[in-house]
Amino acid sequence: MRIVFMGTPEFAVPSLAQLKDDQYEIAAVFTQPDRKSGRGHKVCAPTVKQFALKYGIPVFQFEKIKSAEGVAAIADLAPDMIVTAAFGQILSKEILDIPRFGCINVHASLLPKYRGAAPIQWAIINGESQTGITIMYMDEWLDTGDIIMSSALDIDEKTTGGMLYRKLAVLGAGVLCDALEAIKDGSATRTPQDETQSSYFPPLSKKHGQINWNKSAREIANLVRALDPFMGAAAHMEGQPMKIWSAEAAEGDAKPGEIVCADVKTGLLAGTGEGLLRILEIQAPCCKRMPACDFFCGRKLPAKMFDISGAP
RNA sequence: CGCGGGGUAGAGCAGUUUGGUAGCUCGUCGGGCUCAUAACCCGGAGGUCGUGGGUUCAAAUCCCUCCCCCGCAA
Repeated sequence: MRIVFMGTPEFAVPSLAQLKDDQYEIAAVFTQPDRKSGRGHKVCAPTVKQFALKYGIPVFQFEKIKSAEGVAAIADLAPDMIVTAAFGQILSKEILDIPRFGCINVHASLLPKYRGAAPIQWAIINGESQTGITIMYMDEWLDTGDIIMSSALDIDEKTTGGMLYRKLAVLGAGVLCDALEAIKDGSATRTPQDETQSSYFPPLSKKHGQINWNKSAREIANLVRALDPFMGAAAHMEGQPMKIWSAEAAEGDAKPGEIVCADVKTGLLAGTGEGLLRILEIQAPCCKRMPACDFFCGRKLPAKMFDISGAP
C-alpha cells in the first residue's frame, strides 16, 4: 500500500514511525511550512519534517494544500491512501477523492466528542476521566467522518496535557496500525458519527489560558494541568503576567484571587469561587518555572492577591 | 537582524546607577530550649559572582566577546 502521510507536530511522529516500521511504502510526507517561531524568530522545521528527512522520506510543504500546486503534487504521487495526524490543514474534496482507499485521520479523542484542534487539552480542562483515539475516514468537514475504530484511555488526576499528549500519540500509532490491517484485509467497518452526541472545542488561544478566579478550585486545577507544558495557565499580579504550572484544589474559603498564605509549611494558597487553590509551581516574568515555595522564599510577593479581572 | 528581562552559596533573591572585606531569606550541619514540633534561640559549612578578554592600584560593579535561561510576540 502506497501512503502519503500528512502531519506536523510531535503528536504525528509515532504514527509516521509506525508506518515506516510496518513496511508501508511512504511516498511522501506533507507538513506545514517552516515557520519563524520561538525566541529570536528563528525558522524552525516541524518535528515531522525532521523525522522524515532523517529517514530520507520526501517532504512537501505547502502554505495551502488546497492550492492547485498542492493538489497536483498529491495526484502525481498517486497514493493508495492518505493518512493524517495533526496536520493542521483541512483537505478539500478534490484531495479526498484522489486515493482509492480514501483518507484516514488519527484524532485524539473519542469521536464524536471533542472535535476540533485541541481535544487533548480540552478533555482535561473539562475534567474528563477518559478520552482516547479515533481512527476515522475524513470528509469535507472537521472531524465529522465515519469512524473505523477507537481506543479509550483513562485520565487520572495527575495527568498533565503533556503526559496525555505523549500517551495518545503512542496509542494513536497503535490504533492506526490496527485500522490499516483491517482495511487491508477488508474487515474494516464504517460507522457514521452520532451527531446528537457530538461536541466541538476550538483551538486554544491565550484567552482560554487565563485563570478565572471565580471558578472553583477544581476547575482551575484542571485548567492548570491541561496547559502544562504547552501554554501554562496565566494569572496576573499587579499587571505582571504570572504562569501557574501546577496546582491542586484544597479545603478552605477565601475571596477569589486572594492569597491566604505563602509559607513553607502550608504552601501558596489562593482563594477561588469555591475552595482554595494550592499553587505548587509558578513562573514569574523573566524567570523559569519553579516550586511555589522557592518563589516566595527569597522575595516578597508583589501583592496580596491575583488580579481577578484578567489581563490588563 | 522582531521587542524585552535575567545568569551572585543547594534553592530563591539583594548588591551593579556612584568600582574599595560577598549579603539576605529558605534549606543543610552542629548545639540549645521544649511534654513536643515543620516552631523558637545560638553557631558552622557552603560562592572560579555564566564564559573569555580589556580598562584599573583595585571589577559582581565599567567596556567588548561568546554561551545559557525566561517573558512578549508568532
